[in-house]
Formats: sequence, C-alpha cells, structure tokens
Amino acid sequence: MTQKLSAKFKLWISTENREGVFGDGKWRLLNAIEDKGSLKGAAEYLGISYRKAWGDLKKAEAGLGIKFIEKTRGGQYGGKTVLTADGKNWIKAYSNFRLDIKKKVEKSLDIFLKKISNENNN
Amino acid sequence: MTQKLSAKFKLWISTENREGVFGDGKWRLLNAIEDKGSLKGAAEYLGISYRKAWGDLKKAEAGLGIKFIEKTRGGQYGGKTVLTADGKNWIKAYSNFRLDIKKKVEKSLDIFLKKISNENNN
DNA sequence: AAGCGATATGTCGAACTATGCATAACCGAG
DNA sequence: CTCGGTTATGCATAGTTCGACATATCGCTT
Repeated sequence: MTQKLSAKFKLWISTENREGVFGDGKWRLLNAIEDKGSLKGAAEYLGISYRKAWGDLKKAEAGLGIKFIEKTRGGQYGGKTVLTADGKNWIKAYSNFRLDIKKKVEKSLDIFLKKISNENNN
Repeated sequence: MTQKLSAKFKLWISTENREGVFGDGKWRLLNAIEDKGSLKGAAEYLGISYRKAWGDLKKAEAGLGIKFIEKTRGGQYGGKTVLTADGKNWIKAYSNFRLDIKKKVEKSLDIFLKKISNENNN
C-alpha cells in the first residue's frame, strides 16, 4: 500500500420526518443562485439539470418550512431568483459548519495515516 | 421552522484511482467479521447480503492493496474468516478517525443551530 | 464417499435517482 | 401583442446500486 490516500465526506441536515433537507448539494445550489441570479444559471453552472435543481430547492423549502429564495417569473430577462435573508443566513452558517468539518477531517486524516503507517510493516 | 434538526455525515477514504475504497460500511463489516468469525455471519448480522459484503471486501482489498482478512474455505464448519494484523489496525485507526469527526459534527451543529436561530426572526 | 456449511462469483430484477423532453405560465420590451 | 428567456411541473427513460438466486468449490467429519 504505497498510494496516496485522501478522505472525503458528505454532510447533511435532517428533520425528524425528512432525511437530507439540506446538505452540500443544496448549499452549493444556493451559493450558485446568489452568484448567478437565476435558478437556470445556477443549474448550468453546477452541471446539474434544471429539473433536479428545482426539485432540490422545493424539497429543502418544504422540508424545513423556510423560504430560501424569491422567484420571479417573466419580465425583461424571463425571470430571476434571489436569496431571501433566511437564505443568506443559511448559506453563511452552513459554510462555517462545513468548513469546520472539512478542517477537522484533514487534521484527523493525518493522524489516521500516521497510525496505519506506523503499525503496518509494509 | 420549529422542528428539531440533526446532522448526519458520511466519511470515506479514496486512492488516486478509486473512490470509496474504505468507509463506514466496510469498517462496520470488518468489525462484524472480527466479532462473528465469518463473512456470512457478519453479513447476516449487518443485514446486508453476503453478495454485497463479499464484493465490498474485495473492492477494499483490491483498491488499497492490503489484505484485511484471512479466509478459509471448507473444513469442519465450512470455512471462516479472520482479520489480519493490518485489518485490526485499520479498524482501530478508523474508529478513532470516525469518532473524531462525529464529535466535531455534533459540536459544530450546535454552533450552526445557534446562528440560524439568532439571525432569523421567525 | 457423502454431507455440511462457508467461501466464490455471475446474472437478473427491483428500487431509487437523475436526465431529457415536453409543455405551460409568466411578464417586460419593442 | 408577439418575442424572449425563465420559472414550473409531469413523464418517460437511462444509469446505478443492491438483493435475490443459482451454482460451484472447498475440506474436515462421520
């Protein structure tokens, strides 16, 4: 075993009734929406289908009972989607949350790697 | 949004070439093997199919180039499976790794929840 | 030699997930 | 009032993952 090992993780939030109402994917989606100003633009940017992006958003909002975004249909540019105050707070708080875990994973991985290379004689 | 929120996570290890050569599932599997003394027993205990357990094990060993277990076919009791020294070291090191992250997730979730309840006025 | 129980491995089908396609509704601008 | 670009939503299809079966092999016991 001489390969380089890395650790990955997935993080998500659930309510009592519903699994995964918020997580990395939806967090990325909100970020992209804030950046692009539209759901369509965000989906394209992320390389996922509009269909999925729209469904994810709906799941998150329905599951949590929070409005993350303000959607407008029609108009000069066809429509747009912007984050609500709640939406902005969530992505901010989740960003910190996620970063915390990411750092911890990296740190703990080092310890893990040290342990397995110390105790295995290959 | 007045529901109780919880955080879940998934953790796994990859090589440069292969995703997910080790993770929670395979860790549980090794634990169960150590406990039960056979792959079949472990699979039953975990409620997964023998087919999957066997495939997972193969993927882990092939991906990492490490022998985690010593399998014996035939004999008085049909066969058995025991962990190698490497296998024991891995489950031990991974247990710590995983526990580290689990604790951190719980702690960070508290902070996350505080933030979103402070800043949202509903 | 026959039996027993576990390992070994391919294959088919079910469940879930995501994608693509097809529409429909919407509304400011020209 | 038509055009353009976006949101909204159902449905049919494709891909992935896992479980269920079906065999085959192995080696100690009796």
